[in-house]
Amino acid sequence: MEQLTDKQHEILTFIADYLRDHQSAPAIREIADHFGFSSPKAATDHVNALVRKGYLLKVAGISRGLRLTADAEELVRGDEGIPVVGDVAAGLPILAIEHIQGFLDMNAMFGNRKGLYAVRVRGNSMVNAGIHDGDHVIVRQSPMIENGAIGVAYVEGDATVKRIYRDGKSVRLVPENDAMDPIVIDETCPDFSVGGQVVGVVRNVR
Amino acid sequence: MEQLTDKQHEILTFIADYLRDHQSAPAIREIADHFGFSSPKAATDHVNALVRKGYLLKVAGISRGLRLTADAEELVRGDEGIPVVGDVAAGLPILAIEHIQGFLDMNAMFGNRKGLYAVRVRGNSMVNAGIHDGDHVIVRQSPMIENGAIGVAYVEGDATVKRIYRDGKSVRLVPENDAMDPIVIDETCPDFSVGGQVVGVVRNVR
DNA sequence: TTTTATACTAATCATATTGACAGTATGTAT
DNA sequence: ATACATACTGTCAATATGATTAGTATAAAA
Repeated sequence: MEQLTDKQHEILTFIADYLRDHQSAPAIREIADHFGFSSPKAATDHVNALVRKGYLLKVAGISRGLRLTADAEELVRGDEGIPVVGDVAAGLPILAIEHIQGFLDMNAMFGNRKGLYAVRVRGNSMVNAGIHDGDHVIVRQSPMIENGAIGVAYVEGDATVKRIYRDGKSVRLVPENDAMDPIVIDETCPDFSVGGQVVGVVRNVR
Repeated sequence: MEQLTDKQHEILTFIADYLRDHQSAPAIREIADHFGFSSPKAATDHVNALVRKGYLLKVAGISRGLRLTADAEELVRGDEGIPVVGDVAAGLPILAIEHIQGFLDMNAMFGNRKGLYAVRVRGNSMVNAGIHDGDHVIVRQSPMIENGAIGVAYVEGDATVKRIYRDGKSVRLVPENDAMDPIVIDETCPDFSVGGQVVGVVRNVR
């Protein structure tokens, strides 16, 4: 990747910030105004340099048609998620690229995001499964659920997270807590429904 | 929130999709072309209706100045993350807007993402804190850590997640597992360092 | 029955915006 | 010395775009 001058980097950053804040690229004259240029040509020259070096694209024929290339997004941002680092060899900084095994991207890690929702868990009925009071469980919305999987059940209007076992006639909602007992409900009960299967847990510590 | 007609919903969806795919709003004429209108006025009318009903904003004086309001973003549910739903009243579909309390956005929920990294946890030394084998812990990189907080320690090149207590002379790495004992290390040990404080846990179930 | 909202066609106007032309000046690599 | 990239000023034509005026038709609400 070709090196950018300080000025070009400034201008690329301005364009990226503008795109993030305005959901739209700046006009050439807005770039010129921002940097105090009295001619749009000055901004055009910088933009053309950035296009030539592979950091910008110009969508021809439309207003505000500047777009960042993937390289530019990498340079100015880093929206791939949170880096996952592996074992750390002595001496190397933790976030050195050598350690990065991938990225945690919540928009991808639980599969197709359509049909996912999250519920905040209240109570400690699932502590043995590592689900604590205040955690969010990620749920794939579906009345079908693997037998014995952890899911969200709606009983009389209340949402509850439990292991769900069905045998055709009755449903057992089994907590993962030694101090609590399973709940058994008739399958045909009108006040019962399954909201979906838990596919993830997210916790904000403290 | 005022109800949208089918046509208005279609047009709002088109605008939202266009914004996502092009990093820019469509021009009025592009909306008209997409729907086969022979006059831009038809698209203008729909857009004005959406503005009046609170789903769109027009940034005056610029090209491609259409923006989605928060309500519209909720309606078309773009990239804000996974919706968090609250209590569910009988009859209403789970993902109805009425239930949505917010969105889980990993890029925002742990604070400034700069300096965050994730480590996959091996072993069960922290099960009592709800951190299980295979979980990812989100770590805020810093050698400073609240006394007694859960953090990542590097001991002889290995990363380990423990509660970390320091008293100036020695460091105690305390597991959250009744079957395991604390490790005590001299503060001056050259093979020891703190990687950061755990601020979150993310688990992919099954 | 009258009004109001929806859903358009057709044509025109004003302005936002880009792109190009014609220069100047400075520093750097060959 | 002679290219060449950078870093600008100033102006103008062409086109992209939003906004408006004038009108048609349908259906629902007052």
